[in-house]
Amino acid sequence: MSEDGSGKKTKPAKVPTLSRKPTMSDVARLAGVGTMTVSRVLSGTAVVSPETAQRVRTAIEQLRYRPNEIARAFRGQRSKTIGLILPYLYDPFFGNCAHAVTRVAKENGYTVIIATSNEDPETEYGEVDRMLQREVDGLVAIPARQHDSILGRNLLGRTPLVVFDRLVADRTVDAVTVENLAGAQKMVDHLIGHGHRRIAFMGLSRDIFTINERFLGYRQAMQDAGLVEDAFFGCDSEEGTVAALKQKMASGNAPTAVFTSNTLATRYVLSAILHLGIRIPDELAFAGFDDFDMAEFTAPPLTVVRQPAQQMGEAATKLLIERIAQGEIPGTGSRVVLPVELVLRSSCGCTNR
Amino acid sequence: MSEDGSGKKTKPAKVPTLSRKPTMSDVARLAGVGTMTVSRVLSGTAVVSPETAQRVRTAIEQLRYRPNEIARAFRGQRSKTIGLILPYLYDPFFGNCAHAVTRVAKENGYTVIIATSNEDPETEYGEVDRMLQREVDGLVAIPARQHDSILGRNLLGRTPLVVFDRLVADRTVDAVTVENLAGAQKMVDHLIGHGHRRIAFMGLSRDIFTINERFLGYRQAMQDAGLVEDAFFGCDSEEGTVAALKQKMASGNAPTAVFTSNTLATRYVLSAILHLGIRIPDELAFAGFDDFDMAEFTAPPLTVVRQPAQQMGEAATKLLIERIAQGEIPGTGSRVVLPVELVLRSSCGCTNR
DNA sequence: CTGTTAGCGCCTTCAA
DNA sequence: TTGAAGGCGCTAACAG
Repeated sequence: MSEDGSGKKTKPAKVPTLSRKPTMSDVARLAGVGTMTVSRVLSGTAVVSPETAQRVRTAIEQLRYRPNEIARAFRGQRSKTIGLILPYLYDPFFGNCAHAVTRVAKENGYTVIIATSNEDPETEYGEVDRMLQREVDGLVAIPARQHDSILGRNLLGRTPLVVFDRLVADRTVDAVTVENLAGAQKMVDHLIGHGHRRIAFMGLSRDIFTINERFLGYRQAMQDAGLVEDAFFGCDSEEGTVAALKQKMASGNAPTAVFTSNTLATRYVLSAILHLGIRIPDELAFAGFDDFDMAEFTAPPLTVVRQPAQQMGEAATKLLIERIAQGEIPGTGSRVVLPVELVLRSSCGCTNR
Repeated sequence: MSEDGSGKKTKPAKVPTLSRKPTMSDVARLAGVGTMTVSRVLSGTAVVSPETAQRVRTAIEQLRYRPNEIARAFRGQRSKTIGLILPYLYDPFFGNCAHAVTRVAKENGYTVIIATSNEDPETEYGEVDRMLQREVDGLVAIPARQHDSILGRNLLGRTPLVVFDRLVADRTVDAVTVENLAGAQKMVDHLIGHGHRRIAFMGLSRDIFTINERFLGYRQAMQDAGLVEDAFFGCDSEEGTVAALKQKMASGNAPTAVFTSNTLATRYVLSAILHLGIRIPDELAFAGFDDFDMAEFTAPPLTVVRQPAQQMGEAATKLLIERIAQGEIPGTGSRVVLPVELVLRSSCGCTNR
């Protein structure tokens, strides 16, 4: 196996300068041992005599050897990689989620492959496929619009999946969400407490799990107070939102308060309010779901439901890593629901500041 | 090679149900061909007779076969994977950058491995190492604080690297940035045009490339106008920023305008302004570097230098993919500098709205 | 046009 | 305590 079949000669020559990356057998040769010994030193799975181990470590350092993770993944089962799929990355909410996922993954020695679905189930499907081809050990995802998202066990075989922020139809999938319904309900109750009777809900689409849940929370609160609901879905453009709000305000029973489904809707509604010259909170009180960095610097500061984006990503990733560790797919998925928090600033009519 | 050496018997048995993932040789067996034929059908690198190709494709579909990308990466040189390292993901600016990177990567058939450095060079180093062990074909990165970032050729061997947003010391590295200096200079000129003589610069740290460049732009504008500079670095906490601004405002020559280095600084300065009850723009005019989603809804709407985050990520990724394609490291790195744009709202004293 | 051989770097299995 | 053999799934190189 060595170049010279005959010889137990002198010490192995000086550290060779390889153009290619050093491999385990380069290390083995330099240390004068077999590759298995190197492997064992690296993994610590078996006892190696101290001196041998030391020689190996020296060789590793001299060669600046790093195990080839691709080869490891190829050979064994585990790739120590998890896949992360979410709709967008430019949305700060999703950014926060992603940040937490990468952090927890790193803490546990996992590498993260990331991809965006753009809320498109086909794209999402394709990305799942790619990740599976990449042999990820597991997948964390914020599913695309719910009615179409095909995320589920059938797709994934024995690769664990944890969804968060939004649920999917397949109830065997682990999921981490927040109190969307209850949070919205509480906030609408708060608005009602301010004396409002005509409260509008403005949102994106009921096709998105969170939006729908929040709408249901709104509906519940309205019904419980004997009020009639007034919802608009389609806040996905400035014009559409302006038109919708304008119409509402011009009608005989204009709302005196509005509740938005998420930051994007908040943004468009705020813009519409500005365009139409409506004063907050006097003419129209405002509250939204999802806090954001500058919410206290808007005019006026915004009352919102705050949700723990990073905690969600963290919980989902930890759950996934557990699943990977235990190595089996549960018959029925876990459900974790994180609490939300009402942040009362002044757009709702509170006079905290 | 077939189970029965003697026979050119009947058609290959019914589609087997494998518990494991189908491999190329499963497909080959079902189609009654060699693995190379399957490989060729897949890659299209050589001519295969139409009928054979069709049989192979049918077998692929029946088995729902997907090539194992890990094996491919392991065998060949290319892993069709690029690494992306940035300081944080929760910062919308970085989120936008990351979004563009993932989009362009996907468009070109690349998978993205993502990691955050938290502005810490050691972490950054570790992540580069991990990615190299993962055999990425190339790396895109926003380097951690510049004086310490060790990103450079020496670290990377023959793996291409493109940095963006910030530069690194190693000038052989390709880089995409924006007009930080010129943009800041123009904005300060604008402030000067409003008649301000005492303009303060408030930022994070000169250790961050972009912040330093923007400061230099500020300095240039001030010098050119014969004004004396007044800079504060350390806007990384609410308290520190409040204290700094308070002191400035109380001094004999309080600034009449302030220019912030980035969104984080903007946030803290805005908060300080609110705390101190300062009126914008009458008592203190305001302008910042980096636009953000809600900048038009603050009180008053903020004048900012807008930078093309997504374009930067896009350009960097495209450049990297080119480098990977050409397969050689250039002796001297490309420099791409993208233009910025002044967005004049009203915090600077303009009365656009 | 198609198949065979060999080997990428690592680790499981078995033998010494 | 250590090493040798073998193979994971794929494709370059070389037959046929």
